[in-house]
Amino acid sequence: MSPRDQGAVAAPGVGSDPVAADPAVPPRRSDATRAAILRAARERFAADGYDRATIRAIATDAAIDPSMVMRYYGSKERLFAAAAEFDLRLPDFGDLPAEGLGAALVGHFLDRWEEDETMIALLRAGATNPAAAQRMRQIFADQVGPAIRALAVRAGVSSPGGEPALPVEQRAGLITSQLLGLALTRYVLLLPPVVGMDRAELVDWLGPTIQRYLLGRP
Amino acid sequence: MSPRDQGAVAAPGVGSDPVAADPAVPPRRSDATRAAILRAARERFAADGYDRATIRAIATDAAIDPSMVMRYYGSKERLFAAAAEFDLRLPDFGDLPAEGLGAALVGHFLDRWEEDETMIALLRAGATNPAAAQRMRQIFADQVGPAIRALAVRAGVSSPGGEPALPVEQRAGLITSQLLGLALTRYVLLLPPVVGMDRAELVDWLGPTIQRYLLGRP
DNA sequence: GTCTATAATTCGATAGAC
DNA sequence: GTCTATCGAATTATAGAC
Repeated sequence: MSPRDQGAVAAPGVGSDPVAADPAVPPRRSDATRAAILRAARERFAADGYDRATIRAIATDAAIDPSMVMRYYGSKERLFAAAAEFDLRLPDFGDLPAEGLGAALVGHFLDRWEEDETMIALLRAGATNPAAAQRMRQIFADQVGPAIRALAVRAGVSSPGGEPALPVEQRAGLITSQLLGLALTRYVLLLPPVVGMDRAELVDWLGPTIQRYLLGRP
Repeated sequence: MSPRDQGAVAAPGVGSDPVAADPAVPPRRSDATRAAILRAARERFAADGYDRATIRAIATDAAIDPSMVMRYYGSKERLFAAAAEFDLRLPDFGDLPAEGLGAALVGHFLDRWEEDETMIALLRAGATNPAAAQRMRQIFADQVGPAIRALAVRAGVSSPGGEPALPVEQRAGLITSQLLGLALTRYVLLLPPVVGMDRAELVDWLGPTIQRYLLGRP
């Protein structure tokens, strides 16, 4: 790795948040530029997908020169990799009754999608770009899978019935198919009846579906 | 449109073609070429999406010159419009008990997706190309909506309970969100646990979900 | 009908002045 | 650190020879 990739002298003793403004540390101009590029990149990738989101357009949005994007991120591919970092921030819903876990999951995903367009950018790009699709599979493996595994245990112990009829990985897969289908029809394809439903309606209707997949019993 | 687009006896004009005197006009060589172009276009659009599927690559697959694609279809946009014609062939499932309509719908969509890649091409392209997204909304309005409306009536009369709590258009929207989410995770993102399930498992697990959306009752 | 040649853009990426 | 200028490759689309 190049020594200037992340700045060898970056963040002496402060938190790991590179965007946080710490009055003690004199803000470097390059940090603001990096953040502006990343913000513009996320917007463009979310709106246009990987191919149509050009470095030139991203630079224009960030009010800088296109060559700066290359200087900071090396290539378009690495810029996308940096812009596609995404944390689902899945909580453990510890204060909720187990019967409401499905509805809570639907609500949480709706909130995350509307407050951070990174996931929509990944969804759009993942449809045509193999690297973006790979990133989505990685997010599934690192974040969705483990979270569903934990929630499935809680839902299972509080619900009567025999053993689950489905391995927990496949339960996570079914849940993902419904939640990503919601994101696709609501935010990408803009299917009118799905766009027209509000948060509460979607939680009410998709919640039981997710709950059933979570239990893994017919 | 151009008068020579489909003109059966196109005026030769300045053309010095002495062999054109064939009033019968039997099979024309151009028909086979048109079909080959369309077949190659569907494959490329399905595999690469709209932007990455180039006219050059489509022409190579069809074993003809790139300029022929332009000659026959005018532009890349119109080629896509021609290649994206898709008939879901939704039957009325008249010989099935109303309780099995959800499972029958899942099975039918799986069959159509696997025997005709046009729908996958539309899904990939619709993620980034606005015209392709519009085409998907049109397919929903022209084919999915009316079919669900008819099936919802059948499912409703044979099932006890009060009035549906959801307008039929929104029921069709929820069904589409689950079915397109299945196509997305299984054929585009290639999410391992979803790819690993076979047809019967998917029908068993998604069938009840579609059935509940079809009834429109919690 | 088919193909060669090329026009007209647009893109990612690089070199170098200041 | 930032910008100007430009390269080389790839694309859609067109013009015209055979």
